[in-house]
Amino acid sequence: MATIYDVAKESGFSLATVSNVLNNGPRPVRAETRQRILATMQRLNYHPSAVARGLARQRTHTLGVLFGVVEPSAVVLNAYSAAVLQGILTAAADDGYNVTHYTAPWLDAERSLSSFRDRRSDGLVVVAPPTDSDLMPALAGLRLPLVAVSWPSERGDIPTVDGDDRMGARLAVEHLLGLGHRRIAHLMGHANLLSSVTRRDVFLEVLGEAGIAPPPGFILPGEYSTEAGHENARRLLDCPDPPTAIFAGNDEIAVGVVEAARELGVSIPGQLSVVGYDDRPLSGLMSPRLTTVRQPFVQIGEHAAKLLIQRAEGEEVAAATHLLAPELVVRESTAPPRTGNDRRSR
Amino acid sequence: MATIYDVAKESGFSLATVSNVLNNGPRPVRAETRQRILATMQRLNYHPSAVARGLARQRTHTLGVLFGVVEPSAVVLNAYSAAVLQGILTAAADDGYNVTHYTAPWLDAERSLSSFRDRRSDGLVVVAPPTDSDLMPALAGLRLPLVAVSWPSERGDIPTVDGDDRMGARLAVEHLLGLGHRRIAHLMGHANLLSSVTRRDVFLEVLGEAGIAPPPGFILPGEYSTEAGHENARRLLDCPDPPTAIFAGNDEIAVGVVEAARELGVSIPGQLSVVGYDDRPLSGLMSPRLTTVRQPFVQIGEHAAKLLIQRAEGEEVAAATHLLAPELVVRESTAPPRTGNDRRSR
DNA sequence: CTTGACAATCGAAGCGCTTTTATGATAATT
DNA sequence: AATTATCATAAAAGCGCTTCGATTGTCAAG
Repeated sequence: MATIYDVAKESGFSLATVSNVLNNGPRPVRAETRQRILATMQRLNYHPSAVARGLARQRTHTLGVLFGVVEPSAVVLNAYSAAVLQGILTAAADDGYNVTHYTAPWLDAERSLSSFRDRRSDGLVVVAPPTDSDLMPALAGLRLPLVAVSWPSERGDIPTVDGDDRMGARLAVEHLLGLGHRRIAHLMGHANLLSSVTRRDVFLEVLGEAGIAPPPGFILPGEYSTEAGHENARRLLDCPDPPTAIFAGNDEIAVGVVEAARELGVSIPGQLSVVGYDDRPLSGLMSPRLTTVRQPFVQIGEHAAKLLIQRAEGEEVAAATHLLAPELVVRESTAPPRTGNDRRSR
Repeated sequence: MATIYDVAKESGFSLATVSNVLNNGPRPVRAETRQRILATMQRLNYHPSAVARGLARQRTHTLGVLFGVVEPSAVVLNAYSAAVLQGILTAAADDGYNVTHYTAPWLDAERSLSSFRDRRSDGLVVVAPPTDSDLMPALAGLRLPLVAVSWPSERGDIPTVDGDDRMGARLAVEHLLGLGHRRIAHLMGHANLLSSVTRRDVFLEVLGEAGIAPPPGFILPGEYSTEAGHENARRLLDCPDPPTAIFAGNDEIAVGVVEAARELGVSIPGQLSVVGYDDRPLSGLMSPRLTTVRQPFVQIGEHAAKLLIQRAEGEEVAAATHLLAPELVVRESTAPPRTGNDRRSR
């Protein structure tokens, strides 16, 4: 396997000149010399070693990707992480970076840190790290450029990219208000997730602006799952004065709501409007097709990678939280409430 | 940033001993020495450089992944490549390998080869490379361990992993025969793809075994798209003596068939049975839920990665084609044909 | 006591490249 | 002819690690 030494010897030029040709600079090189050297490289079937180069330059032109929460065995099949990864790959490709997927398990800082700080990549995108792990602070303490995706960085020492939940929740609730709904309920995700709490807070806020205070029991804690949505929706729809619209914490919950409504003979959107959150791939295909807030997952990945590349190339990047705008996708699960007092009966 | 030199100096031991501790051997080390060195590492916050190690050892413990055909901007969102990638990641994780995703564009051999033969990874999995490119032969000519996924390797110089199309097509056609169908049509994918041709050949073969020769016009060339399926299905269903079942070249085509049938008022599976191929995520959710042949994409990725790791670790791997068994998923788009001669009328 | 065997450690070369410094040669410009 | 640019060189250090032959110390066997 030919090395740069071989090229130098064979072409008759010095190591320094060959290296200079290889990197297009910084010194000027006569055109003929360049030709001769390039020809020799071809002849010897020479390809430079990124590893040796990485060692010498202390830059590998590679981005590291680390998935936190999601099961390692389902990283890519999961729609969320697949989209984020897609964005990262796209942005990396644009700037000529490769992407290394770290497969080491996410344990505690002591055992996992070495795997990730191996200088193999110029920086790390950490996607959805566990909030209760000591690994993020430990990573942040390294010299390694770091960007997080979906990380409630209260300490603000790590640049973070995420969807703008405040804006998204506002879009959803204002959509329902705009249709004329007044009795609107909210099914939350798990109360220890920042996103759940934010969406709930904005829900209350926007209703408040419209002069509406939801009755007790119209905000139900739960989790981001179809089962939880189903159960909570049944409870809600079974009460004497049910809501005319439900803002579901995410699409999974919304699916549960739709199921519950079907079981109880409540028509959607005739008797009940439902808004989800995320716009999972299936949401546009279910029946009725779900009105939802589309999260810009691909863009989140792209943005995170771009930030990381900036950092890796020496630019200062503020450790701010970058929130990307979601988009309301209006489909068929929402409609104006039935006029007047014609409460549905079953 | 601490290096192994710092650890050696601080701990008072030699470089060689520190390295030996770092790698657990091969030389014996006194327990106390090991302790002292490990403690020093901790104190200095030392983490070894995978790059330097890679240079010294000429092994990086990293697998490279290269996607051929699929648009680079949609590598992961595409269900096929996502599943394969998933499998690769899983297998790599099992053996402690990281995975580097090469983002360089797939051009001709001359311009792209260097990007991929940069010694950054111990081997390459190439997924669905273009059949008309000179890059695969060029890659094969390198010293680099190479495994292909979905590569019609007539030359047989590269280990290849793929779904067993012969078996899958047989499953599909025998399923239809088993239900009692005799008038079965086949809508092919593009005739220059190996998979299309294989599925067609097996279709004929299996029918032949049952003593059936499909009438002319019952095998329609096309491509793996909903549009092509739609168009061909209309043509087929409009003829005086239409088939009672269609074996679609893949699920996309099958969707086109379902659409066409709906438009023409042909009920599925009452008047027409449809079998797809691939089992895309949506196929289980459409209406009617599609009977189809599930390709083992995740396993294909896993198998490819395992083969590659074997090669990278010095084992000989025959340059054979490894075909993984698909699985027939029976859902609601197939049923026995209407008995007797009660041809449907519209 | 020797001697050999073994355990524990060291020294130094090597992996393939970049980069810097000092220096020289050639060609183009006054 | 002197000055300046331009192109190339050699030599050497450095990147952070591995690896192997050599060396030292220790102890049981002879």
